[in-house]
Amino acid sequence: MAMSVPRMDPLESRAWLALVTTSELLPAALDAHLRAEAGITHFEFMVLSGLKRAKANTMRMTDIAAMVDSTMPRLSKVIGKLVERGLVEREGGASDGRVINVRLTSDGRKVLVRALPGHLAQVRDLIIDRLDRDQLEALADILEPLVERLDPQRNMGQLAASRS
Amino acid sequence: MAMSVPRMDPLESRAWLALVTTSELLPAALDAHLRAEAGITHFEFMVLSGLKRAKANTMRMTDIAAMVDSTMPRLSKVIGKLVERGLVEREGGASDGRVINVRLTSDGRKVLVRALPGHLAQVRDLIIDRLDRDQLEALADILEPLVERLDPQRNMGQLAASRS
DNA sequence: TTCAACAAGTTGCCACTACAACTATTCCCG
DNA sequence: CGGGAATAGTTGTAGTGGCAACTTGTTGAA
Repeated sequence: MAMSVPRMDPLESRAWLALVTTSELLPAALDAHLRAEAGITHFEFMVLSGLKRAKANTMRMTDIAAMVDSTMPRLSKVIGKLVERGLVEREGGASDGRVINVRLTSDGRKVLVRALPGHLAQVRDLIIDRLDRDQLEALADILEPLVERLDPQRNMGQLAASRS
Repeated sequence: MAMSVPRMDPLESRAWLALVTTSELLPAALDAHLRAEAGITHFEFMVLSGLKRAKANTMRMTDIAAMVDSTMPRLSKVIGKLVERGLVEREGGASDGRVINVRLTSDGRKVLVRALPGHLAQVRDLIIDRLDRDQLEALADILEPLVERLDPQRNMGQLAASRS
């Protein structure tokens, strides 16, 4: 069955190699930078950013997980640590007794605000400022359908609700 | 000093979001697929592929690490497990007594050959076949300079010695 | 020749993620 | 309105990566 899949030609190889390599290096670079500058991971940064944008700085676990494209167990543990550090709070008061609301604390906001300029600068330095407008558009046009295909179930695009 | 870095405009946001998301989802997808089909991670797959291409199916640790863009500790542990599973062998016989040569075994080759068609098919399905020639070229042209920037020290591009 | 600096790999320890099992709550259907 | 199915979230365990410390072997300069 696993019949012969055509080998990659040079152009295909180039594109594929570049994409895989980027996918391995970029997350590591973001983590290292944010960790050094603000003591948080990129994942935590995205969580805190999402909370900051949210109404009342509050979201339920499930929605956060969808936004950052995470599994529940992973998110649960990360939130646990953020609570320990006082960057977010858990609030049980909801009509549905199962849901837990998570709110950004003022300390959390401080950490986020402190992390933001450096992070933005890194993103510009690594990516954005190295591409012209046409390239930015091409990149978005190319990757967006791929993301849709890659995303297990829900397309996390919702977080495109980012005007921040 | 951490002066105001200009916020991202919509186009910049789109491109950035698509790139980060891809970078998070793609490695997970590759790992899941390879693990299910051949019992190896994408990282192990790349190591085995590299060895298969290498002269005498042998490489030294440092060169492997450079090829797959890994730290030595990480590679050392992974090779340890591959040795346990009989997919590679360590050979100490070198002029420089410090270097360890790693060779692909026939079992390792078998696993690799078994994994390859499915992996190729996934790569085509997820990425390559979803892009036309112009897009492939644009993607490569855009990402290659970014990789160069992202890569800590040595540009792993050497593994572009892939004709295989 | 000898000893300090350096290079190649490995190991230990800690943090993080995945997957599965579990608890608690709500829903829904007879 | 009673109870199984489904949903929200947490916990336990094992596997994986990072960083620093360590071991072994090489180099080079006095």
